[in-house]
Amino acid sequence: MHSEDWVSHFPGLHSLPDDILAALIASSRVVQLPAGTRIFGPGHAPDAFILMLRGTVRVQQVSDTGREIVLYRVSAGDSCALTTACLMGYDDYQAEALAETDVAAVAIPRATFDDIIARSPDFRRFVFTAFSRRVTDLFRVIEEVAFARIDVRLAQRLLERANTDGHIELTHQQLAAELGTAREVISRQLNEFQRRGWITTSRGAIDITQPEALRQLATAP
Amino acid sequence: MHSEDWVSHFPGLHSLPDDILAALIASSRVVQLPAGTRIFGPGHAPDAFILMLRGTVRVQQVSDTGREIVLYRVSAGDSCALTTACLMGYDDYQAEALAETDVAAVAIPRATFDDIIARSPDFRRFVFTAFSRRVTDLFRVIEEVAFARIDVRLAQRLLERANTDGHIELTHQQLAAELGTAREVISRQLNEFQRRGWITTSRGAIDITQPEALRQLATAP
DNA sequence: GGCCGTATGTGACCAAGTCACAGGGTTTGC
DNA sequence: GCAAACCCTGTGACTTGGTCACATACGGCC
Repeated sequence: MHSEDWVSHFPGLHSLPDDILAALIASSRVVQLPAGTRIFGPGHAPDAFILMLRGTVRVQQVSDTGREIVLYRVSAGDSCALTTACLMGYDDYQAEALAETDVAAVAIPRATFDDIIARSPDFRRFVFTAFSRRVTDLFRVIEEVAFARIDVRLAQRLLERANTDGHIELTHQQLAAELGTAREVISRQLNEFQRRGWITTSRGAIDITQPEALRQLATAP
Repeated sequence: MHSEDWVSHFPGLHSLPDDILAALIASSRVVQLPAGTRIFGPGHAPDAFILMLRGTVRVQQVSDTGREIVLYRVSAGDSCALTTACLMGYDDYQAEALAETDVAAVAIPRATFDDIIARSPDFRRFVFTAFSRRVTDLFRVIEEVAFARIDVRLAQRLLERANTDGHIELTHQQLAAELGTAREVISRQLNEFQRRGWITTSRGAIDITQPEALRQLATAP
């Protein structure tokens, strides 16, 4: 891929004037990271604005008791809005980001980012729209953790993370970390789903056999 | 108060060049709102960037079952960062904001805001720092809701919302809405605190008699 | 005083998280 | 090929937190 090709991944950037686009391309670079890389964490503020080209990054929080919860995912075409916040606010993260797959991303240095924010209304809109989406995500997480039943949340998550065949390669522990709960809770819920014939389970994987039943639970009042 | 006096409330704005300050002051206006005003809510995106001069605004989320949780408060000297996000991202809020007291605030129209963001690095820094703080707050809320015990959270909140005499004028229902839990849970915890001699309760109010004990619980591992 | 709306108390029950531990697969190293 | 180590899953007993259904109790206000 030529270095300037990545712009085509971000519709929000097409309308930028040529000179700004040129500045963006000239000073940014494409980085490749292997799956499992810790991209940032508490005390490790990033120094660049990130645009994802390929792969997914998981942003999660870890409690002192070792329990985890996934806050959101950043995938191709997204920017990491929290990076943006902390980049600009010069604040440290409370969360950590991990590459779930091999990742390719554009890194725009802080100075360039600030410069382009100043020069382009469209770039501002692009950044703040992404930001706004993330904040909405965080609100949804709070609402679900505070108010939603665990069976409903698990059903949602299973549907979300299944491939088109209804296959999910996650352990109970990993699902617990998605939802911020304990492994035993997931095991019991999955047993219940299986007892009802909605899924089948095997070591490290789950297959959805009745997606409709799960969907109905997931959208229950 | 003269219209330009409010700038002194925001140290982050002092360093702005005179022409930018003048633009800010010229196009913004000071608004007064009585306690109880609903400032924004789902479907009611605000149309201005808000700087708080006096009073407090509570930003909360309401579940469909009627339970509530406080996300954060905006008080004098703060900006409403979420307003900022949604203002710039042109997105709707999922939460609502209520004036807890009589409120005075500066409203900066969207166009002016965008203009000044473009012109002033210091203003950008001011806005994004505020934003960053809010995001950190949201992370803390998620962590607490997902992982912290309710007695610890209640102790924290009691200390937070007590005046210097250790007096708190909140009903059990209101405390439940602060923490996103049920009224009965708060009642039982308060009874337990009272049984231990840490607080005394009366209708609609609580007095802390042993702040140290509460503090110890609030900072427990 | 009697009424009414709101605040609080309580017991029974259900949902979810914790703890301790038991097996069963898989992988690793020999 | 085998054993040890590790990870994944199952399970029972228990604690904590949330729900439901009421019962009181308090504070204004006629």
